[in-house]
Amino acid sequence: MLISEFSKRTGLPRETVRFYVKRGLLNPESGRKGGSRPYQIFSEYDVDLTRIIGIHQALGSSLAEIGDMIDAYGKEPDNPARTEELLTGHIAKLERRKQEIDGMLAFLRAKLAWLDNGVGAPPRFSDFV
Amino acid sequence: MLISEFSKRTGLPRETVRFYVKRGLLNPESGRKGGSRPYQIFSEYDVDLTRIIGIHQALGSSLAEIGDMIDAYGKEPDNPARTEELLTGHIAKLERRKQEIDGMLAFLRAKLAWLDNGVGAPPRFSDFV
DNA sequence: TATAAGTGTGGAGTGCAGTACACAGTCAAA
DNA sequence: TTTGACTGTGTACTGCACTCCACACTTATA
Repeated sequence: MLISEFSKRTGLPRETVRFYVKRGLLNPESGRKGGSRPYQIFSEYDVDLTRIIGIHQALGSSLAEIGDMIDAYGKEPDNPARTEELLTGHIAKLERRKQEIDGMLAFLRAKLAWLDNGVGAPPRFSDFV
Repeated sequence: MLISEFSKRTGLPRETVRFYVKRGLLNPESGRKGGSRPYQIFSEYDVDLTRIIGIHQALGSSLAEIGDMIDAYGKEPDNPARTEELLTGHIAKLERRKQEIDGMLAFLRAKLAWLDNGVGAPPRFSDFV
């Protein structure tokens, strides 16, 4: 698909799509249309990638980190051992994030309970990590 | 404690601490030292706050959002109903984040398994959300 | 075939989150 | 009481992730 449709599909402004292409996060093919400046053709895989990018961004990763990840995990890994290493490290990082979220959730729920029955001292965050 | 000790305790550079104070994320007391420009006194609560700030940043929240959260959840809520609303909304958001992480983890583990036994097509992200 | 819509490149500008620096007042140890 | 470490204010600068033009070329529609 061309950039307009891709933009609609992903919800990303065209400018942002171009920005991602320039940064190497997306690698659309060169189509036959467009003459000396061929139009970019985006695939379903690219749509998946933007979801992955968005999620990792929401989890606090930079585009540079996400770019490394895409390179390493992409279709045909040239160095499988290195890719496995990155994958396991990345999995561990997400597990830590999950634990942080669980701690925060316990804290917020305690706060909510405290607001509801209003007895005792307010919960302290340091008790929930 | 004074800013230097606080900086050491939290691992944040002094400049960043001042930046957070300016943004209203931290509200140290004015001590008796410092004359016309009183030294700031940081508490254990402030130490907790920096952990909370850090975690939410790593989860993709902006300082503005975190500031709103701190204001709303802080010690004595002036509007408990509104605070409860924010709390439940915030809890829901964290639950969503957790689900995203779970989807991503399933995807990455499938990729790892695929790398290990190398049969069939590589997993597609869209099958894990 | 004119003309609007779509696409490409390049460069400048914006907002956020720090980070660095200059300068002056304050404190504490020697 | 002097000296060095520490503190405060203010301003400027940086890096990241966009976002917004201006301009030129290509395609599709009327």
